[in-house]
Amino acid sequence: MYSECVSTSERLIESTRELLWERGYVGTSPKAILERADAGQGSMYHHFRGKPDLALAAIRRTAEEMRAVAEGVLGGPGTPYERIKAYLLRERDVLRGCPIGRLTMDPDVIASEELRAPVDETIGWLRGRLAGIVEEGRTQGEFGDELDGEEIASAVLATVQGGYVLARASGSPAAFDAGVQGLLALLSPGRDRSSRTSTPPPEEESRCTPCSTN
Amino acid sequence: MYSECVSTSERLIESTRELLWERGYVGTSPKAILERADAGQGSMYHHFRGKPDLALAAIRRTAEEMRAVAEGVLGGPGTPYERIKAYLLRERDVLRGCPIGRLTMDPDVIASEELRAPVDETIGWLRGRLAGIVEEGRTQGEFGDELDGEEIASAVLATVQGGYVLARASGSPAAFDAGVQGLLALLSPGRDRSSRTSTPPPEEESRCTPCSTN
DNA sequence: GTCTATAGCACGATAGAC
DNA sequence: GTCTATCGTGCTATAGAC
Repeated sequence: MYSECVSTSERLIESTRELLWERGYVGTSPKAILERADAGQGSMYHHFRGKPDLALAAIRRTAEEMRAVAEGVLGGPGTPYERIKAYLLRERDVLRGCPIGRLTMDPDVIASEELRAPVDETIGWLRGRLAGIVEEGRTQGEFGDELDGEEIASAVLATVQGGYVLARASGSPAAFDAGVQGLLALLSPGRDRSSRTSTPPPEEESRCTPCSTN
Repeated sequence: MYSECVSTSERLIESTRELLWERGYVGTSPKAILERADAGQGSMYHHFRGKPDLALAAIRRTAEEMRAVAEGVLGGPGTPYERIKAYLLRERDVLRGCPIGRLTMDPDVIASEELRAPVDETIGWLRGRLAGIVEEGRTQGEFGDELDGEEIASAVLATVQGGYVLARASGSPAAFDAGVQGLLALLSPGRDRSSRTSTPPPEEESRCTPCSTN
């Protein structure tokens, strides 16, 4: 309940963000938003044109935030493999799923060009960012030359997005962690034959446990 | 519209299956089901206790069907790697997503033990089936000994489930295909150093294009 | 076994007072 | 800028005729 010292439109956006994450677009009603924001009908229709308009504002903010968080990890220190590993192992509320990715399963979001756009842009940006890092690793010899940046990037992102599905199906984040570990094992520089020409595999990769235990 | 020569309860279940796939549980109303099945309110409440009961019947049938289709590919001929590859490349209506996986994003499905159960069982079965195949490949030396069956299985399943997310976000199945190709490249027996002790890498892996072009 | 009628409530939006 | 009142529609479910 964002009934504190922030503006009403701010409370409306934040409440919508929460509900879109928890229940998706079709599962979120204006009434529920208003209750959570502790506001009346009039406030919502004063600040926004309706449910789609408010949802758009909420999705845009979530997208921006997610991009910033991802960049914080992907733009951090370390070799390409280490940065991808850091992205995969970053702390996550696994059972809540991805606030952006989940919207792709929402029929009304997919049906609307406007609502889908920020989702598409965010995921597209992430794919490109990861692809660049993979290419970087390839030039440096950390990844094999037979690997394609866009393809590996897609596999990495898909493992995360699909990991949420496995976790939510079983009601436990363990399946998410397993998938991430599997992908990391496959990506591990020490495993790749063709990269050995340029860089010898580092000392035996210490097995890392994911942070998501919630 | 299942208004042909099948029974009313059959039409109700089939209509519900379609709508759950297209719009999810919260996005599907009894009214929409009845219209598609060309049936009246009374028929539905005669054959089923209500929306959750009808949805359960629909989900169970979809789960059964999906298991059969998967087993058809995973239980087919070929080495473990080839069977996993066949599973990943099997024809899919990518933009429609997974009729079982999508339900994990539905708040009312996750909130209900009954509705989540068939989803959990199906995904759990697939994970186990894939894990067994990976272990098989490990014993045969097709996969490296450092790989874990459960982990690779989870990564494979997650890539598929997450691939749907990427595809639907961009409105094109290309991202799904890219992720699958990336994972196949990583899994490729020819790439694994540690497996070379037992089996030499086969002749250069012919690059395969996915069947999903819809 | 299927139909229509009706219930009570929530949906998304508008109007107009304050 | 926020409120309450009201709209017309659709939701999930029940009742009872045929």
